[in-house]
Formats: sequence, structure tokens, C-alpha cells
Amino acid sequence: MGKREKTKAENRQSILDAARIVFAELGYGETTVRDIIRRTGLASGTFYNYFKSKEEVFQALMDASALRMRPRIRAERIRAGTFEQFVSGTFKAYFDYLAQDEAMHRVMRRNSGSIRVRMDTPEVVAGFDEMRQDIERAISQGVLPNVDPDYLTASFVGIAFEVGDRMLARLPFDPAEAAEFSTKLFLGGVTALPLVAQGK
Amino acid sequence: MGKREKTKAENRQSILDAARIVFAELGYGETTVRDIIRRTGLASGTFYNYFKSKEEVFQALMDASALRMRPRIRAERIRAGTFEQFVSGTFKAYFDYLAQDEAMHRVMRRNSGSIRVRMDTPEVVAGFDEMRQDIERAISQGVLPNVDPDYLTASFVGIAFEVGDRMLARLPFDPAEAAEFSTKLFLGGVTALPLVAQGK
Amino acid sequence: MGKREKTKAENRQSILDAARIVFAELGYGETTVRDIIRRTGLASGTFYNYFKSKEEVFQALMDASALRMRPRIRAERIRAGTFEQFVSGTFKAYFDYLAQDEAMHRVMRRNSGSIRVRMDTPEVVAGFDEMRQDIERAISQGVLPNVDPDYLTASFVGIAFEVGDRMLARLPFDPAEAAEFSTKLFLGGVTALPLVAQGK
Amino acid sequence: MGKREKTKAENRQSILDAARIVFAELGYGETTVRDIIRRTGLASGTFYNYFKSKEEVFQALMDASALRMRPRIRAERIRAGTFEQFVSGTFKAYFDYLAQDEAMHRVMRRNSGSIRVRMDTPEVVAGFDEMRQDIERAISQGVLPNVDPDYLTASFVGIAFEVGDRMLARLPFDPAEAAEFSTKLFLGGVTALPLVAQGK
DNA sequence: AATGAATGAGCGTTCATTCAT
DNA sequence: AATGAATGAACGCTCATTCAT
Repeated sequence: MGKREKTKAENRQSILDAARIVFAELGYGETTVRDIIRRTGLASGTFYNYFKSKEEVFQALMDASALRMRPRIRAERIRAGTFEQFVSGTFKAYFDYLAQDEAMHRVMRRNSGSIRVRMDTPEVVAGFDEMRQDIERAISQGVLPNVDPDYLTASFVGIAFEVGDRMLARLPFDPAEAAEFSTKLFLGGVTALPLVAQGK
Repeated sequence: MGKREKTKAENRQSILDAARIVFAELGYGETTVRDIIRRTGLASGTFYNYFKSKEEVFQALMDASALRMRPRIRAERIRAGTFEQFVSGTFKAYFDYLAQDEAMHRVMRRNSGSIRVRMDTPEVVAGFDEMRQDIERAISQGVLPNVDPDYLTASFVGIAFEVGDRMLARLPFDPAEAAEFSTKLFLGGVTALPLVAQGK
Repeated sequence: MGKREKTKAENRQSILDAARIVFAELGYGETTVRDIIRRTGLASGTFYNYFKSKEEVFQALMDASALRMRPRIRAERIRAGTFEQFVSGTFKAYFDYLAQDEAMHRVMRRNSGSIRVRMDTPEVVAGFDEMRQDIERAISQGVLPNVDPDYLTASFVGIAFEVGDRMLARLPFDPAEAAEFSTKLFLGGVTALPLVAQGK
Repeated sequence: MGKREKTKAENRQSILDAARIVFAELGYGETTVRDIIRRTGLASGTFYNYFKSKEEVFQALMDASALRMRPRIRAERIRAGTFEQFVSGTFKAYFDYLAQDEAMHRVMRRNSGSIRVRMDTPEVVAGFDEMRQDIERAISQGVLPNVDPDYLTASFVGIAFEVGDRMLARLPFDPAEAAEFSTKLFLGGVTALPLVAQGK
């Protein structure tokens, strides 16, 4: 790598770093491109050598985040011998990822005023799409009964998102607990759920 | 009602109507106050006789929507004799409402650029809180086993949101189908799900 | 006076009263017509039945103020037997008026930011013009030597304004002292000035 | 100086020039930032690269003006051997400055509508404060009798302002005449004033 | 005569983006 | 490739004024 490319890569990275911090501080809506470049020390024009817009940095950020998540989830799926292991592994991988990447997740929840906001980027969505293909494959292979794969994936995603969100409201984060709950519910419904200890 | 008051009410309504359309077209983030007033044909200053900001119209819109939804869902819950009826009735009421109030729901899901967004206003949040209290009551009354009510509500909401979202992608809308799927999954898990007809 | 006219006079007066208060609070520049009418309890449109603009109320206010001043100053002049009495009486009348009408004067000095502002209205200017005519008459009658009446009036006014301004910075106001100083300076120059007591 | 810096300096100057003209035309109160930039031919946003607000340009203008004035006046004071020379030199320096910097002075006197306004910025105020200190020093050194220095400075300033104002109404400007009049009045009062030539 | 909602010009300001250096 | 000043469209918002009631 020549010196030229190194600086290029460094600049790109410092923009991404600055963006992550600023998005976390101000939320997506309130952040301006100027806020980001100001933080890098680079000139305003330089930003446009690397990204076309605020949205593009944001997506790059999200994608980088999702990029860290997808291989883990995929690995879990591959390792899984049974459908239960597949479900449980996927939930666990997602909640683990969430717990580690909490700051990024908070960005997606950040808002100004009293309106709660949540954002999903294509890469995140793609991660779940991949799972949907797995589910469809499972159905066609007879591993799963012939249920509605679209709704099933949607349900999985919905549970993951919302339970994940609640998990981040509890300290310390307990991804294992969240994964156990989600898996039990997803596989066996309410009646299969783990009981809460009395004292809790 | 004098002519003055009538026009006032009409103006307020036409701002709300315009806002609904524009939010649905552009998404919340990209919508400006000017976009809204432009659509009404009213003068720009008139907007500020009725709302202080974009957020305020948005909340009024959401709250009005939530206001239409909550009583229906509550009515379902009250009517329910069993937990199954409670769950099924709530899902059904929500999906019915969604089918009717589709435009409003699209606003909440609107993606600006390629970022998916979901928004909750206080009134919407309150709607789900109410359900959560029902679930907690059900647990304390022994109708439901002693499970984690927070995660359970989250799961319910997650399924409702995501399945509802998918439902709106299918024409014609079939709230009954969506409710049946969701209820079965929520109560009995994957294994309890209805099978899809072969030809489908 | 019929009831109609009474209300009319009352409304006009209450606008003037409100204006005086608001101008004193916010200064001329920062005051809006809305601020004034809001204070009266009248409807915004009603303002325009009485005044054409903010400036017009302000002038009415100033004129009312000057109207209180001019007769006093004129009375002093008429009473005066000598030029010294004329000068001394005029200064005294002006400083007395200033001390009493302090609030109004503060309005004229009020500003936003760090820029000091002083305002004179036509009626105030007219008050000093009248004096100028007196001076010219005094010259043509031989009471005063044949000096430049324009510069002389200007000097008189300048001393009155600036010394008056400083006087309002001292508590308690001492118009007699200010008048003595101004008169001595005007008539006899620096060397004629009263000495300050040692202890002072 | 590179081309970039040159244009920067030019732009700053052209904003100041435009501001001076517009302030003189409309008066401070009626001038808007947009009036100024419209006059420069620059883009609206460019204004904000140089000044934060209307007030800031105004102050820069006044300060530049006062900056030109103060050294001259100070030089006169230093040169002065007697109190009379001090007074005469200061008046002369001020009126000379006024005659040259007429446009700036008109800004300070500009009447918006029929309201006459005078403005002092911190730098201007500092200029007069300096003189006041000189006067106090003169008193403590016995050059001046022990008179009220505050009122004396105020009188000096008042005469300078008002006579200067009248001077600008006469063409051609005659600073020497104004200075002679003011000095005589200030030092010896009315009786010391120069007589006006018969034919005048 | 009083009302007060509607009007719309215009304000200050921001900001993504361009482009000469 | 980096810079950063210039650009100008567009924003949120205010406010004097009008005019139907």
C-alpha cells in the first residue's frame, strides 16, 4: 500500500469515526455534514471525495456494523444441527451483537423531541433476508412444516428487534436470557416460555 | 357554529390532511413545514396559527390515529373470555385497523432514501403500555403463567408490527389471515402454525 | 361625551399606556405592534383604528411627553427678565422635566446589544426650535450679542442632552445642580463653573 | 498575498462599504442584513462568513471610524501646551475628522421615519472616556479648576456632537469656524463668542 | 367599532455542494 | 488530492396589515 492509498484509507476512516461519534451525540436527523467534517479536522470539500452525502456515511456505518453481525449469524446457522439450534443460535448471535454494538444501536434510536425513531439499513435488512432464505430452504427440505415463510421471518425479526430493544434497557445486558425467551416463544409459544423466578 | 369557527376547523383539518399525504410521500425527516402548507393552499403564516412545528402536526396525526385504534383494541380485550381470545382479538383489531389506516401506517414506516424508520408518539406508546398492563394482570390473576411481561409485550408488539408490515405488501389485505398466523405463533410457536395450502 | 367617544378615548389611552410600558421594557427596536396590543387585551385589528404603525404610537408618546415639557420651558422664558434667567430657567425646566419623565427618557436610551441609541421626535425638536427663535429674537433685540444662533442653539441643546443624560445616572436626581452647572458653563465657560466641594 | 486571501480581504471590505452606504441610506434600525448583501452582489450566505449579524458589521464600521479619530484627537492633546490649546485642538480634530468622515457620521444621525437616532459603540464610548480622563488629570494637576469632570465631559461631547451636526448642514464644511465657536463657548461662555459679521 | 384569523412578503440563517486555487 | 470560501436555494418563522364577520 503506497503512502497515497494509506492516507486515503485513513481519511475515510476518520470521517467514519467522526460520523459515529456525532451521530451518537446528535442523532441522525440533527447531524449535518458540517458537524462531521468539523470533527475530523479535514476541509469541508474533502468529505465529498469519500461520501456523497450524510446518508451515505450513515449507511456505510450501518453496513460496517451489519457486516460484523452477518458472519456471526451465518456461522451459527451453519453450525446448527436442528431447527431449534438454528433459531436459538440466530437469536443469540443477534443479541450478542447488539450488546457489543450498543452505541450504534442507540444512534438508530436517537431522536429529537418526543418521537421515538428506529432505523434499519439495507445491510441489516439483507441480514434478515438471508435468514428468510434459510427458512424457505428449511421448509422445502421438510425440516420445517409448510408455513408462511414471509410472515415467519417477519415474526422472527419483530421479536428480535423488540426484545433486543428491551434487553438494552436492562443492565447488565443479558443476551442469553433474551435469546432463551425469544427462542422458547418462537418455537413453542407462550405456554413454552420459561417461568420467572419468584423473587425476581 | 359560526362561519368563522367552521373555517377554523376546516383549516386545521386541511393542514392535517396535507401533512398526512406529505409525510407519506416524503417521510417525516424529509418533510418540511413548507411542503405541508404548500399542499394546503393556505398562506405560510397560517400554519403557525394551528401548529408550532412539524413535530406538533406529526404528533397530532399519530395521536389521532392511536386514538382511533386504542378503543377497538381495548374493546376486544374486554370482550375476550380466554387468553386465546384476548390475543387473537387484539391481533385482529390491530390488523383491521392497519388495513383501514394504511396511509398512516406507511408514514410510520416510510423510508427516506433507503433507511427504514419507525416512529412512536407518546399516544402510541401509551397504547402498547396498556396492553402490557393487561398482560401483567393476566399473569397476576393466573390466566397467564409467570413469564417475563416486558419481553412478552415486546414480542407481541414486534410480531404485530412486522407481520402487519408484510400484510400491507399483499393485496388484498387479509387481516384475518395475519391475525390467525400471529395468534398461533404467539400461543403455540412454530409447530402450532397453520400450514400453507399446497397450491399457494 | 357619549359612551361611544368615551370608549374610543379609553382605547386610545390604553394603547398608549401599554406602549409606554412595552417600549420601556423592550426598547423601541425590539417592540412589535403585537407586543403592544397583547398588553391591552384589545384585538390586533383594533390597534389600526387608532394608530397607523408602531412609529406613530411612539411619536404620540413622545409628543405627549414633549407637550408636558414645552409649556414649562416657555413659561420660564416668559418669566425671565434677563438672559441669564432665561438660560437658567430653560435648563432648569428641562432637567426638572427629565427627572419627572425619567421612564420616557430611558425608553429613548434603550437598545439591544451594545449600541447606545438616542431618539428625538419632532415634538422634542420643535421644543428646541422654539428656543432657537427666542435666541434669534434676543440677538435682533440686542439682548444677546450678534453670535451664530444656529451653533448657539445646538450648543445649548447638546449640553442639555448630555448633561441631562449624566444627571439620570446619579441618584437622587439633582436638576438644580445640573442646571447651575449648565448655565454657568453656557454663560461664562469653564472658568465660570462652580467648584466642587472638597469632600465630594 | 495569494489570490485567495486577496479576494477575502476584498469581500470583507465590500461588505463594509455596502453596509456604510446602506446604513446611511436607511438608518441602522431599518437596515437588514439582506439589504447589505444585496448591495454587495455577493451571495447571501457569504455575509455570514465575515460577520455574525448586522450589529457586528455596524460595530466594525464604527470602530474603524473611531480608530481613525482617536489617534488624531490624542495627538492634539499631546501637542497642546495650554488648556485652551487642548480644547481647541480637540474640537478641531473632531470637526476635521467629521468633515472627512461625513458619511459615517450621517449613519449615526440617520433618522428612520422621523425619529432621530444617535449611536455609540464601545470604541466610540472609549474615545470619549479617554478625553474625560484627560480632563480629570487636568483638574488634579491644577490646570483646570476643580469642577465636575463628568458634567464637563458631557458638555464637551454634547457641544461637539450638536455643533458638528449643524456644521455638516452647511456647505462647504468649515471645521475651523465650528472649532472656534465651540472653543470660545466652552472656555468663556456666551459672552466670549465671536461676533458674526454683519452681512452674514 | 371591534374582532382575530388569514395573509404573504420578507427576515435571519443554515447547509449541501461546487470549484478555483 | 486537499482546501475552504462562495454559492444560493430553501428553511423556519415573524409580523404588519387586511378584511370578512
